[in-house]
Amino acid sequence: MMDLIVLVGPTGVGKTDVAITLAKALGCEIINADSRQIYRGMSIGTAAPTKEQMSEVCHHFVATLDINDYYSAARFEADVLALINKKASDSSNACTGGDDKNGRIILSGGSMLYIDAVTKGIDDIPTVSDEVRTWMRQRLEDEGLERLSEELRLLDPDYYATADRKNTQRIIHALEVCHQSGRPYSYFRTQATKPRPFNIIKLGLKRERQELFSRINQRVDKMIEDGLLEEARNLLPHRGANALNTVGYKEMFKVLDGEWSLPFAAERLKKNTRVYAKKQMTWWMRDAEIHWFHPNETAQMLTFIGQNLAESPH
RNA sequence: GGUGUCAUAGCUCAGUUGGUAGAGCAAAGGACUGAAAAUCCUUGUGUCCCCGGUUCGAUUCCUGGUGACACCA
Repeated sequence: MMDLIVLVGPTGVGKTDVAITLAKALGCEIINADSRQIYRGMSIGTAAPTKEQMSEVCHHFVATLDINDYYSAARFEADVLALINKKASDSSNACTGGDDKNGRIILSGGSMLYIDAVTKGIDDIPTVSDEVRTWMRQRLEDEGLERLSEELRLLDPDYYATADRKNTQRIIHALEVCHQSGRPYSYFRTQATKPRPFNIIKLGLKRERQELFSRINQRVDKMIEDGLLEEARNLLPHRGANALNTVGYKEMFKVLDGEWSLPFAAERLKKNTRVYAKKQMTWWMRDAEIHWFHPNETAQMLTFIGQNLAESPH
């Protein structure tokens, strides 16, 4: 059985470096679980692995999508499962062509839902067509959230009862699924954990908050030195893309619009990144399967991994 | 040295005609299933500079300190 070593942690904690260290020690590849690093042209603002880092260890799902490509957690689940399945039957290394004899692979990233989609599964919900999507967006504009929310109450009282009615995204999506499928949204929401044909070992990286925040602040300054504003300028024609509704780019667009000064935008970017890191920790702290380490403790991580492999020698 | 202004949350400041206080920023907590670095919800942070006085009651008024700033010497 394959082993999937999952590495999570808040933005800026040092996942990329640790993942590479572990991958080298274990002789395996890395699957990137970051919903923004997967797009091309966003490497500075998302702190994506560099060319040098990618040449050290083979990375999957980094800069593989065009900025306007549609993507989702469910697609990520399918893509990763397909990749793992292929690795299980064919052990050749996708980058070097060499042999990954040990059947292990690292999944490393900060996108909480993407990680959960791979490790726990995500419900099979019908894909909403472009027609329904644009129709609903138009209705939101014309009728307002309250009336659509009222419609959801009729079409899916169960979901309505527990739904966050101020969260436009949730309400709209539930309604879209109702109209798309002709069934209530809650019909598809089993929220059950799917069994996986591989062994999952979850590691979390953690730092003292002050330490993490000062790393984030420094990283933002570095991004700006490295040309984040230029990167954003190149992406400006695509600013409506969902991929660019992202911390780092939103702030730079304000600068390019002449609304914010660069130093002010840098402060906002730091703040928003800190908030994001907090949100990530909130999500993972309730996952009892994660074993936490300081990023310096790679030796302890390797010991822990060794003890939990599917075919561990004990 | 003299005169004046100021001293309130981590920061910038508002305010209390005397009944122990509130904005912004910063911060903290939470939710989360096809947009997830998204989206949404909740919450305060206090010797009101110090010692006295007046008062039923002082952060508020008064005396005196201390500190900062400005102006005059």
